[in-house]
Amino acid sequence: MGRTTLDTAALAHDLRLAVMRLSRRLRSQRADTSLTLTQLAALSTLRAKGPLTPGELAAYERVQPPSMTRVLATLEGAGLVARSKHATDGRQVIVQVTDTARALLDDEIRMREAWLAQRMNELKPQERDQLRMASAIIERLLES
Amino acid sequence: MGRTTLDTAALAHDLRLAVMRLSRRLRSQRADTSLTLTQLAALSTLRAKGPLTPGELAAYERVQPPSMTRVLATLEGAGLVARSKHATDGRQVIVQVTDTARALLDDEIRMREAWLAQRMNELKPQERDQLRMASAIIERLLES
DNA sequence: TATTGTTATACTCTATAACTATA
DNA sequence: TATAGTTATAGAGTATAACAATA
Repeated sequence: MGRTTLDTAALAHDLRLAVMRLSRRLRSQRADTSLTLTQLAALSTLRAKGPLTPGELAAYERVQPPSMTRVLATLEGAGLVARSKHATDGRQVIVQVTDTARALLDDEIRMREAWLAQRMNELKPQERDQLRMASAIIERLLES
Repeated sequence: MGRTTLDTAALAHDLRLAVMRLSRRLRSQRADTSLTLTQLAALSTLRAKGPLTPGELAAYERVQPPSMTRVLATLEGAGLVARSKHATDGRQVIVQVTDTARALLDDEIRMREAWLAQRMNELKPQERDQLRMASAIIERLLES
């Protein structure tokens, strides 16, 4: 096993632990919000990508379809997403964020991300750039 | 709100979604291993940091103490961690990985991280460096 | 009284398997 | 037969509140 392979394994190890810890920290940031982190993530993605089928949204969020069904049922019950029929394929469904959701979303996101944004502000601009690049690399990683 | 503040908010947003998706992807990498991702993370940290109290380990992993109690009970039942008494404070407990755990850990980690390490190998060296730096920045972020 | 850890309990998140409807 | 989505069910992950033991 060469040097690069060893380094890569060590990097995978460190990144795994860091990502798990950050995601736990973010999830615990629960106060003052009415949406869970999972619900907020689905709404954020749906707003960013536009109307999607449940299957497409599940693929973006890296969960199995039944998991997304449940998230969407809760969000629909709260009036935050609306379902409509697919134009040509009767099996498929289109979901999109409602005006109610649009009105709530910025505030919810700000409250949820307050801690993280505060920490970001304390970083050097160069460090923020590094996180920005890393974020893009991770998204690309997930697509392959 | 200035430009930097806006950029920071957007970065927090992107990083949150990327981290959540990657941690879901890692968690779903469940096949062929006997340890869950949470158990493996606790063991990895315990091996890296050396003997710790349950409270210290919970703090590193960003979970509440009762959550760690449960993880440790499972690991102790499997013979992977051992408890001992604190030298001077009867309230505290010291936990450490066993020889059995040391023998298993490398294989478990390799299986768990196979997907991630494979993706890492496909990146350019410069991109790996960026992830390495980002990983360190995230760990520092969590300490503050 | 304060701190460390645990027990009791419950909710969130996510998965697999089986089913329904449509293609 | 194959695909999209849902229902049923279960297990993993984590939290809060209350308790016991020790400081």
